[in-house]
Order: sequence, then structure tokens, then C-alpha cells
Amino acid sequence: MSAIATFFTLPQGAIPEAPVHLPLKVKLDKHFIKTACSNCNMRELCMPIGLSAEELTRVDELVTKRPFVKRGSALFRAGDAFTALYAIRSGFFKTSITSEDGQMQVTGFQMAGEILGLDGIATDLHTCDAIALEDTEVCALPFERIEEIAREVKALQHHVHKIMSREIVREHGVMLLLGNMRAEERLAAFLLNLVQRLHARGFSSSDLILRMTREEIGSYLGLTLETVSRTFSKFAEDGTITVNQRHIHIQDAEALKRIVSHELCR
Amino acid sequence: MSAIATFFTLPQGAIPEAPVHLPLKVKLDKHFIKTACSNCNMRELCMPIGLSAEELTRVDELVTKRPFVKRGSALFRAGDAFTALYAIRSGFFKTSITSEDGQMQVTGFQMAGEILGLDGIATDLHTCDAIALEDTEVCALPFERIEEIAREVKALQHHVHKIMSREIVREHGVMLLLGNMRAEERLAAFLLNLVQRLHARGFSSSDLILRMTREEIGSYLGLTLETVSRTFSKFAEDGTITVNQRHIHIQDAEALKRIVSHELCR
DNA sequence: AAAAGTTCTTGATTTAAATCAAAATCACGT
DNA sequence: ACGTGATTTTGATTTAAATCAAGAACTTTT
Repeated sequence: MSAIATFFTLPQGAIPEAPVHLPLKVKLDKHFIKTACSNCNMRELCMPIGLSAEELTRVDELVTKRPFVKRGSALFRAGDAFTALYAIRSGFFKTSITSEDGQMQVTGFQMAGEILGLDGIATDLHTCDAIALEDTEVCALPFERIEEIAREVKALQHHVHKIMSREIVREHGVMLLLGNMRAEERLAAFLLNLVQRLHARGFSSSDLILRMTREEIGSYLGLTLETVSRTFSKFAEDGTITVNQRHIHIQDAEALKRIVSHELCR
Repeated sequence: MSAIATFFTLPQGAIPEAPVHLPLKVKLDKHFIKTACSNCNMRELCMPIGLSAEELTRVDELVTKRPFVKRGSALFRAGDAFTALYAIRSGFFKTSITSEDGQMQVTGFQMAGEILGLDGIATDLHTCDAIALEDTEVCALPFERIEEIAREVKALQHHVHKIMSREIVREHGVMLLLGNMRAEERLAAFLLNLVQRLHARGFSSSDLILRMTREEIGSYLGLTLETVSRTFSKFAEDGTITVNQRHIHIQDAEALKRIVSHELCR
């Protein structure tokens, strides 16, 4: 994750009015409606870097549609036929799986520049739901064309491999979190991960707006919503963060890091 | 996982003397030392099916080395340079990650026909340790050559994508297990998954030998070794399984399935 | 602006699993 | 075969988080 190259023009640390996931280009460039990847401000996040002009043209052919997915509705659901990967252009998603007996597990939260749908390649069916947590815009990348172009453009081929490997590594981290950590450690790790990713997109590294409910956080972290709420309250009491509904201000990032590192609870 | 094509000659349900992970070819074919994938009895598990003769020849060029990894030693470790994927020819591995503060988490157990090393693609460094739990033989598949050939052989390209996607889906399942399930459910799911994979390799679907310690099972399942032991004992008391050290006989697979499905505890 | 429905917080109690502890069993090298 | 060290089992106790419960705060609709 830290390996992703990101060069945004907004001063780091500056907090846009609506800080989370508004595509920067909306503010910086009138021509943001252009569909080409080569013109996309998220390019550094979801596309390989260092392509030749010709290769870029090939890659531009990838994006067929640019669906808008409204808050609360699904980009795809478990069981849907898999045809495309989706690059998030703006907005925020959650993915979740449901077992036969109805247990739900949030498997991740995805933001602009991240890729959705990798789970579908295995069986040509999606295995999870991808639900927009705010109004979003995504780029549909038909997978057959990705494979076609990846056979010609080495950099794209490797990029696809890297994206999938990165997801595997991320999930290893979640397994560590779910298997080993206590509630405070989980929530601290979660907050640090979120701000780190937001910061990489040019947003503040101390302020964030949670796009998801306490219940969704709890599902992701293997906790109940009550425990999530209580843990937020405890962090606030300790002066580590300020909680204002879904607005979180991180006052002492080091304290959060210490909690994650098991140098625990003073 | 269930989509993997497997056509073994051993009658299903028959239990070989040393049932786990002995490559069948050892018993069936004198020429098993041959290195070519096209001759490998694990082919259906780790290679794409339906290749032309010419494509097969290309794929055969993949395997450069066939390292033996002795019980207890590492195929690779976190931090090692990533150069190759490894197909397990025989034997049993665990993979684990360690956080900076020393917490360990087993992220998976891998058996013959499965692929190790996917985590390394993201950063060109391995992020987990792969430790042999018994004497093993693996095929080293240099990743640069995989990518090279995948650009020419469509079926191999898609196969690589599928393998990675399958790993992502598997990890989603582990997240569900760690986030939602209770100890009995976790262990039941674990046992069912193991026998299912062994069965797909021609071994018994009711008898298995655990290659890992209670502690390693516990780490994978987010439980302490005591809880794992107690849960085994409980299953045995209930007549669901018979435990003889690391030999497990499943007497009532349906009961295990019921436990996993939350139709819980009688 | 009031009503209805979410979402969130906080408290009291319960509980599943962790921890602490000790003995039993097994595996291995000499 | 014996002793040493690792692994496993079982018991007693503690504890972190779940559950149950109720009210507060916020959102959305009418």
C-alpha cells in the first residue's frame, strides 16, 4: 500500500471542506468528465506508471462505462456474473460476504483509486456484495479486455498481478488483526489504516469522516457495534481522538500506533 | 476450490497407508522423477487444462528447479526477494506472518497442487514465511517466465488470475470464520475444509492426519491451543470425531456441517 | 416542525474463551 | 531403552467482549 505512487497537487495536511473522497479534479479541472484513463486523476493509483504513449492509448480502450452508483445500492452482488473489474473514481464502498446461514462479514472498505471485483475471477461469479456507502462513480474495465491488453502491455500485466497480490497481503493483515488483536488494537489499526489511505489521496492525516456505521466497522473488525462505540469513547476519554458522530479527529497518532504495537494501554 | 478438476485413479474413499500428501505417482508410476509439468500428476491442480501440445511445451519450460524442503525449514521467509511461485509437488506447508511486535498469525496451510508465494508479487519481497510441516518437494516457477509465457498462452494467463482470485476468496472465508464464528464452528469448518481438499486429492474423506500442532491450528483459527484441544475433546465426547493424537477420524460429517451452519450445539 | 426510523451511547449482566497451572503423553537423540 | 524436551490434555479462575436493555441523538420523511 505504501508503495503506491501518489502525486497530488493539494498541500498535504490541508483539509478540503468535504474531505473524504471527493475527486480532487472536481475542484482543479473543468474537464474531469473525460473518460480516458490517461486523463484520470486517479491514474497513479489504479493504473501502471511509465507507459509509452502508444501503450496509454491501448489502456484507454479499457474503460467502457462509467456507472454512477448511488449511496446504498450495489455495484454488484454475490452470484452476479463477473465480467469486469471496477476502478473507483470517487466515493466509498464496502464489500461483504454472507454465509449460507446468513452471517455477514464486511471484508473491506474501498476508496477512490482502488479496484473492486477481483473475487469474481475465480469462478466467473462475484462472491461478495459491493455496496456504495456514498454516491460514487466507477470505471468498468471488462476483464476480457484487461487480459487481452495485458498480453500486449507488459506493464499492465504486471500491474494486474500486483493489485491482486496487494489484496492478498492486505487480507493477511486483516487475518492478523482478527486472529490476534484486542478490540482497542483493532480499532486503532483500522483508524490508522483509513487516514493513511486518505492521506495518500491528499486528505488530512488527522481528520476523517467515517462513511460507514459502527455496525459495519464492527463487522469488519469482528466486534459488536457496542464494543466499537465504547472503544471510540475510551479513545476520546484518553484524549487520543475526538469523536463527533462520524467525524474523527486524531489528536495523538503515536498513541494509536503504540496501542497497535501492543505497547498496550499504558 | 470445488471447481478444481481432479481425476485421480485411486478409488475415492480408499485410505492409503500414509494417507496424507504422498504423491500418488510414487505408487503408480516409476517415472515420477521427470520434471516436466506435462508429466506431473498434480497437473490438474496447479496447471491450466486443455492446452495444446505446443502450449504444453511452453509451460514445461517453466519449472527450473525442484527443491526439496525438509520438515521444519523454510521455502522462503518474509523479507526474502520474490523471484518465483512455488507449486507444491508433495508435502504440507504452513504460511505465517509476524507483526513488528512479534505477534504471529498462521495465514494458511497448503498441500500438494497448491501454489505458494503469491504474496511476494506486490512488493517483490515475500511478506510471509512458508515453512514445511513435513518433508516436501516443490516446483520453482520463476515469475518472470510465468509472465512471459502468460503473455503468449492465454490459458496460462487466465489460470494465474484464477489462482490469485481463488486465494482472495479463500481469505474472505477465513475473515468470516475469524470475525463471526465461535470456537466449535471454527474448528468444524477447519476440519471439513481439510478433508475436502484431501479428498479432492484422492484421500479419504473421513480420515486425516494433522500435519500441524494444536498451537498452529489455534493461530490459524484465532484460538489458543487449549481451546483447540478442548474443542477436539468435546467433538470426541459427542461422537462426532475420534481423536488419536494427530489422527482424526470423522464419524459424523453432517454434525460438523450443522455446527458450521450455526444449527448449533445439538 | 413533528413524527418515524436509524444510529449511537451507556449501563448491567452474562458468557465464551483466555489465562494460569499442572500433569500426562509423545517424540527424539543419545 | 532412557531421559529430555515438546506437545497435548484437563482443571480452576479470570477477563474481555457479547448480550440484553434503554434512552439519547441524529436523519429523513411527511
